Order: sequence, then structure tokens, then C-alpha cells
Amino acid sequence: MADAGKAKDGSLVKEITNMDEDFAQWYTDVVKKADLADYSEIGGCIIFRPYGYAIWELIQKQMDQVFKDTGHENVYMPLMISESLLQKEKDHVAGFAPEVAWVTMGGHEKLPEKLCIRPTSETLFCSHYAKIIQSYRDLPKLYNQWCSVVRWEKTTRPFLRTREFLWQEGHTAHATAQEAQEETIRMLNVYADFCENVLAIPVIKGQKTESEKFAGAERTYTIESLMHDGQALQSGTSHNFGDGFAKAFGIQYTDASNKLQYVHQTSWGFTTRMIGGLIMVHGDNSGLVLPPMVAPVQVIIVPIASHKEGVLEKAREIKSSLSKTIRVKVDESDKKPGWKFSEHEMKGVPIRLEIGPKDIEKNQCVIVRRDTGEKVTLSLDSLETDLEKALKDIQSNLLEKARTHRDSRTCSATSLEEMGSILNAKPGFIKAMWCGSPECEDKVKEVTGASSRCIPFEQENISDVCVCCGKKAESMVFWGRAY
RNA sequence: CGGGGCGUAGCCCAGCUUGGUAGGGCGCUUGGUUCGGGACCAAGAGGUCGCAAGUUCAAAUCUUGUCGCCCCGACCA
Repeated sequence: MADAGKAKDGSLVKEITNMDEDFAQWYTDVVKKADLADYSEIGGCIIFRPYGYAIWELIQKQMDQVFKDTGHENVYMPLMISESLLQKEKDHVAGFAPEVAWVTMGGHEKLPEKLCIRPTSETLFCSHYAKIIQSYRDLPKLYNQWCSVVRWEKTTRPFLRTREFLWQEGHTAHATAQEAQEETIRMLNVYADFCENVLAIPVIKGQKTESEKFAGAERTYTIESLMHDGQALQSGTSHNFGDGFAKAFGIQYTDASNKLQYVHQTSWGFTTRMIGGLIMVHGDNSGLVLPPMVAPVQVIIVPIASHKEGVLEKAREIKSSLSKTIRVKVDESDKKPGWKFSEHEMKGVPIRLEIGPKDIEKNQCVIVRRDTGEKVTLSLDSLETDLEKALKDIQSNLLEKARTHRDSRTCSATSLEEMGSILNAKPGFIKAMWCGSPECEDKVKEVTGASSRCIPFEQENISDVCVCCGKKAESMVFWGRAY
């Protein structure tokens, strides 16, 4: 990537570990150097710093609009769930019990019943739906909430797995199984489009296997993406609950022919984990690389020789002429330009705009793209149009690059040995046939370290037999080592 | 929960083996010179050495315990 990130002596900026030497350390370095997050007093809980939170706000804003466009309404449920309510659906509680945090005291008094901090809010939505749904005229109910949840994970990593994380959880109730299924797929598609169009992260859409599905769900659908190091990241899930929760919680309505029916439900969630995904899909050895659509600052203006007359004024003037359509900032700090270049590269700002006395004379400026390092001189007259075009280019280039990378790391295999050697040589997605038995799924994981990521909607016939047992194959599965 | 590593100024770390006045770099503050790829000079501020016991005339250093963090595995979004 050209000379971007090089210091005077030609070495790379030293604060960030080389991603090819130590990917995990590189990730941590980027989180810290880009000012995304800090560790907090509570183990496994991170502080979202302004820059990191701004990315989440941009995700939230754009995704929330899609939810509203598809007829969903936002609500807010309580933070705490009583033990008895949590236990109403047995698969659900069994799935979450090992990682819930409990509140047992109110002031100095012991509570009569302990309360858990929501790990997810199915139970709250269900008990509410049981009250407010009586007639088919009350359906569908399309609710969503933006909140944080707590899951007491044993090992944590900033954004990827924290004990408290921010998300949205959609919970819907429908009259028929078919409507619930349509909603489940609709929202999976919303997530997939969002990942590709906004986050520039290509995804594989598919269904989770029995053993990977959500606790209490009938079917779980997922979008899976591939990180730069070849590990998979579950990037969003959409569940069809059928009428299982409705039966456990007594959510019934009277249909048009005056018969009592159970509702069919869905839930779907998308979390701050994807900030980690952004880092690991687009980042490079100079730090973060943000797709323009989620970049808190899309263009950073670095004034050169800012003490000279007219430079700062010109920088501010450019800023205000652009700020209607572009998120733009002037770096007025008294650091040297070179320092600022590195700083904004680490933070992944898509475009740097340099303006100095020589440029002002010629009515021009220099812009540098974060994704390619490409440096061009632009006239100030058509700046807004040129920048908007460049931002669009960056957005699509990042998606294209990520797609190329993923495809280059997607292989087919017909034996466990082949899977294992591919995963060790060049980790990524492996397409292989599966007979459908959980035993084979477990064995693949045990032998190769790869779990089933999904049964993709787009099926291919790699072979007729299961990669593990050699019996007749049921479907083609994407496998991979996952975060 | 297993395996490894680390806790000394805001950050990164030296000092510990062989106990004896708390160190360096970066950052920060003030003044000046600089400014197209992490500038330089000068002067300053900043520490109960993670915590607790113990050994000792004396502990950052030795002993025991404890807490926390990071990395790698098993579980999860």
C-alpha cells in the first residue's frame, strides 16, 4: 500500500504489531491505537470510547431505518428478568443458564427471588405478548429493542466477545408458521444486505445445524463472514421459534373463524461484535480501514504549515463547504503533519485531504485514499463531487477486496485429512458434504478444529457422500474455525 | 475450566539472579524554534513498585497467599 504508514527511516509505524506475525496482537493493537475501546474495571467489559461508539451509532442509525422501513417498532424492556420467568421455556433456560449474571440483593436486603441480568429478552417479550395479543387483528407484532445484554463469558476479547455487549434484538409474533418463516428470512436478508452494502463485508447465508441453533429455536439462520486471518465470524442470526415459546408462555389469539391459535414467533440479533469484524476484515498493518458508510470521519483535513497565513482559514472553509454531504473534520492540533498522517491512518479515516500554502496558490489540494494509499491532486472547484465519488469507490473497493480474499480462502474437500491440511496451510471456509448426523459434525470439529458454520442456501454437489462417515450426503456445509 | 506469560509514573519497559536513596523512553505542562510522512532545544510536574501477610536492621528485589490482565485451547454472538 504505497508509502502510507512509513516513518522517515522507512519502517512501519511501530505501535502496531504486524498482522502476519501475530494476528491476535495486531487486533488488540488496532483496538487501542484507533481509540475504539479501553479495558474497564470489570473483567471482560470494555469501555466504548467516542470513536468506537460513533461507529456503533452509525451502524445503529442506518440499521434502525431499515427496521422502520420494514414495519418494525422500537420498544424497551426491563434490564432484569426474574428466575421463574427465565425458566419458562426449558431449552432456552438450559442454553443460557451457565452464563447469566444474577442480582440477589436490593440494598441490604436479600431479594425474595433472584433476578438475572438479561442475556437476551425472549422471555420478557413473550410474557408481554401473552398479555397484549388476543385477536388475529393484533398480529403481527413487530418489535425491536436496542440495548445491552450480559453473558458471563469465560474468555473475552474486545468487541468479539465481551461480558456486556450492545445489540438490537427483534422479536416478532405472527398468525401463521408461514408468516413467521417469511419474517425470519426477510430479516436475515436485511442483515446480509447491511453487511455487504454498509460494512462492505461479504457474507454466506444459510441455516445452522441442529447442534448450532439457538436455544429454544426451531430453526436458526445465519450470515457468516471470513476474517483476514481465515477464521469465520458469525455475523448475525435470525431464528424461527415456531410456536414453542407461544406454548410455553401461553401466547394465543382468536382467529377469524373464532378458533384459539398459538402465535408463531421469530427473533433476530446483530451486535457490536461486528465492529471487531470491521477491524479484522478491512484492517491492515497501518491500522483500521473503515468503509466510508460507517466512518465517523470520512475526510480528515490536515493543514500543512498551518501557522502560515490563510492555511487554517482555507482548511475551515473547505470543511464547511463539504460538511453538508460528507462527515469532515479539520485536524487543528499542533502536531506535525507526519504525525497526523499516521494517526488518521491508524484510525482508518477513508480519505486524507492535505492543504498547504502551495496548494492554495494553485487552488488545489492533495487527497490520499486509505484503502489504496493512492495520492492525487484535485482542484478545489469540483472537490465535493470528486470526494463523494472517491468515497463510493472506496466503499465498493473494500467489499470487492474482502470478497476476493474470502473466495481465495474458500476450498472444497472430500475427506477429513484434506480438510485438516487445508485448514493448517491456509485457513478459511471449507465446503464439504455432510450426512446430517451430529456425530459426524462433532467428529469433524474434533479432528480438524472446524465447526459447521452453516448449510448455505446456495447448495453445490461436491460429492455424493459425507466427508466424515462416507454415507449418503444430505447437504453441502460451510465449515471453518470460528471466533 | 486447563496451559503459558505479565503486574514498577498516563503508556511501554529496565532494575529483582547477588536486599541498601525509584530509573529510562514515550506522553503531559511552560517557553522558544519548527511544519508536504510520527521535529528539536530548555525548564518542569508526575510513584503507597497490583494487594496482603511473612523473613530482615533494611524488601520493587527473598517466601507464602491473593487479586487482576493478556495470549493459546474447550464453550458462546
